[in-house]
Amino acid sequence: MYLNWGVMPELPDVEILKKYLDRHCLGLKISEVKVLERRILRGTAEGKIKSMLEGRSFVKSRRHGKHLFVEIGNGSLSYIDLHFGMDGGLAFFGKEDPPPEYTRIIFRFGDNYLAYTSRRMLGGIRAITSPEDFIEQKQLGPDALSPAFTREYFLNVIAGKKTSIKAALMDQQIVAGIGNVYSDEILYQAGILPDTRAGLLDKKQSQDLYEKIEHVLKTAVRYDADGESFPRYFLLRHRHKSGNCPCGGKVTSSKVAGRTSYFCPACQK
DNA sequence: TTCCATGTTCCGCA
DNA sequence: TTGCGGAACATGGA
Repeated sequence: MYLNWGVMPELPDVEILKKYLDRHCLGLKISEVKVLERRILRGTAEGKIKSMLEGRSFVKSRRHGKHLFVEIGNGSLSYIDLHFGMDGGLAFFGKEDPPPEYTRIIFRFGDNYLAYTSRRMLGGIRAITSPEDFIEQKQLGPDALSPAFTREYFLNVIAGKKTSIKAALMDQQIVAGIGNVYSDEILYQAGILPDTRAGLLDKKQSQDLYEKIEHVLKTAVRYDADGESFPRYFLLRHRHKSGNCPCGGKVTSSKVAGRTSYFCPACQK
């Protein structure tokens, strides 16, 4: 029994949700799918999800950016795509426990069940036939922690970009998995202000930024995406109004790329 | 009461 | 045509 919702579903968080789903649910026979909120199905018919899943099991899962694809063992290959929006999560329970608040879908495995929760319902679940086709159709860029996200690719794609580097990092078509919180963290670790024009970064800055993407995301995964336990040198520990940077300066916020961004004017140039 | 929130998508403008 | 910024989406907490 473990409750996991209200997280920040960017790459590290979804990676933790993947491990959670793998640990608790793989191989269990799905006895029933209960749809409490139909809008969360994003165009997939309720009957289709039920017939696709009931009597089958989750065979394995694969994460790409903020998406979690779960393969269904039913002879022919089929998958469900889980997206967690801004506040989605998963919670696995024994049968005597009531589902948590904002549960939208329940996957029942005999006595136990997995709840998909989402308060604002900005995420969704849908049936897909192939993760590759889905990624292509959505034009998602390479996953930020996959081998496909090479330094050459990154330097190439941000060169000449007129948009802010923050917007570029959050652009899922450039690189999949980074959102508002982790883009702030990565830029802080790289010492770059979020509203810097992407194309104006010099080679050294761009290379350093590339390294920090991997460092920040991997570190976050290592700490189970639990911000409270992150190292002190992470901005995330001080990412709020009246927060103080480890350098002693004030953490500042402003709107960049339409989102509230936190940074340290002393450490980031 | 008003504002704001960690994501994505669509619309209008340059 | 393409790329960009901003609004909209849905809901609830501060």
